Amino acid sequence: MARGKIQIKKIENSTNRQVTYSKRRNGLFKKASELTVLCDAKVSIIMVSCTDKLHEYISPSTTTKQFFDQYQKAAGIDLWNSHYEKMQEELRQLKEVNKNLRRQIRQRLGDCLEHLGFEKLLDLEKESQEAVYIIRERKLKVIGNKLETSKKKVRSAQDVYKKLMHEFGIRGEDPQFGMIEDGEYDAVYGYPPQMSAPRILTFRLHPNNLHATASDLTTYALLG
Amino acid sequence: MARGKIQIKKIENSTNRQVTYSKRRNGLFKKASELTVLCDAKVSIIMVSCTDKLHEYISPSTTTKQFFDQYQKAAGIDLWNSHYEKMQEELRQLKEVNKNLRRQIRQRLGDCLEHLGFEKLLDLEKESQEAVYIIRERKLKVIGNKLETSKKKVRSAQDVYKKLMHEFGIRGEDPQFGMIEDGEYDAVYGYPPQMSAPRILTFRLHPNNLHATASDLTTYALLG
DNA sequence: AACTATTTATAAGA
DNA sequence: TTCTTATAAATAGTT
Repeated sequence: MARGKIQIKKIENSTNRQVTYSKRRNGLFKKASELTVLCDAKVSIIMVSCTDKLHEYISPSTTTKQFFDQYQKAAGIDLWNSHYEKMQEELRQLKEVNKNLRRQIRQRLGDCLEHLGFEKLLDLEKESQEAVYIIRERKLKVIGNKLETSKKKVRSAQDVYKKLMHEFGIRGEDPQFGMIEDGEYDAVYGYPPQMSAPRILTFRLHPNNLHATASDLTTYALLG
Repeated sequence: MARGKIQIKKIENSTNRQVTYSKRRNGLFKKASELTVLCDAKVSIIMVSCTDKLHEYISPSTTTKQFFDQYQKAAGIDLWNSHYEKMQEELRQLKEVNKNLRRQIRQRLGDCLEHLGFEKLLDLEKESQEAVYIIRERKLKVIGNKLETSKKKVRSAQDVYKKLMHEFGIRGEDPQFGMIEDGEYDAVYGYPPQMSAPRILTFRLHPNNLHATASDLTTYALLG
């Protein structure tokens, strides 16, 4: 290019090579910056010398990271993939498992039963019914516990009352409240007062039978 | 540079800009390749035009990915980190969702009810019971469909049989099998023969009541 | 790092 | 797009 043409082949003289590297690198970067301005383009240059020194040019208004991302997008290659294939696989599997779990829940709620095999349908019914029994027992146990607690509180209050009466020398045969009877404790577990114990039983059983009967009528129509 | 000096500023004429971009891009790539050979260096150039077209030069004997890795190492920045963290977070959240779904399923199966609030317990019971009704109805519908199909098959077989009898000039008053009766079709949906239609009803209702009664007895013990 | 002869790149036109 | 060419810019070899 100057003072004599050169062959495009590796410069053997190390000093010379180093100098040329430096000069031409500047030339390249200058050209890149001109291109950036003239053509409103974005340029990224990364160079590694034979002595493993790294130099880079990057158009103003952008970053190397952006370039990497853009490059990947354009090239349609995911360069992160090799790094994260395992994680991606794990992610995929978790999503799949999640989907299945959600479907299972929907089925347990009575949705999406159309594509369930007959045997599985029978299993699901049995399982669900058993679950209902367990849940119901748990509920009743909780109610029982609440009642027990309340009963104790009332007894304790009665004791206090009696002691007070005694202290004041009053001998009322019956304190204002009498013995504990079931009907008085409905409010404890959230039912209106008129719904006393015997009705709880009705409440629990009635819909069961009603519904079952309805189902069976439907069935009979189908069977007939 | 030629036929007149130009100002280094954006070329307003779009065609002109495009031409210049193309020419200078080639120039840049040529310089890069010369540098690669002369100085035994590695060069990566990525360019994005203002029309979002991407071009790249990469020294032979290397890849863009290697460049990215080398760049990261030299720059001491982990560009993948942000991606990595994002994935980790996603993974964490998915696992959490997974856990919740599994717990929900266990609760619907009657497990892990201990830490469920009373209101939620009531909701769960209601939901589950409704699900059982829906599942049961679905089951009965499926059975109904199966029966219907079988019935059609039998009728079709009967027709064929009758026609055959007729062809052979035989006039058996009653074909070997008589009219369709429910009892004959139990096998179709997998019950043993002795379990005929009326018993299905029993089967469906009985455990319900038995169990409900058992629950109520338990309850009474608790309430008492 | 500076110089400069010469090569190379390229803007404008075809 | 490609070719042409006058001219600007880059740079190899030298100091």
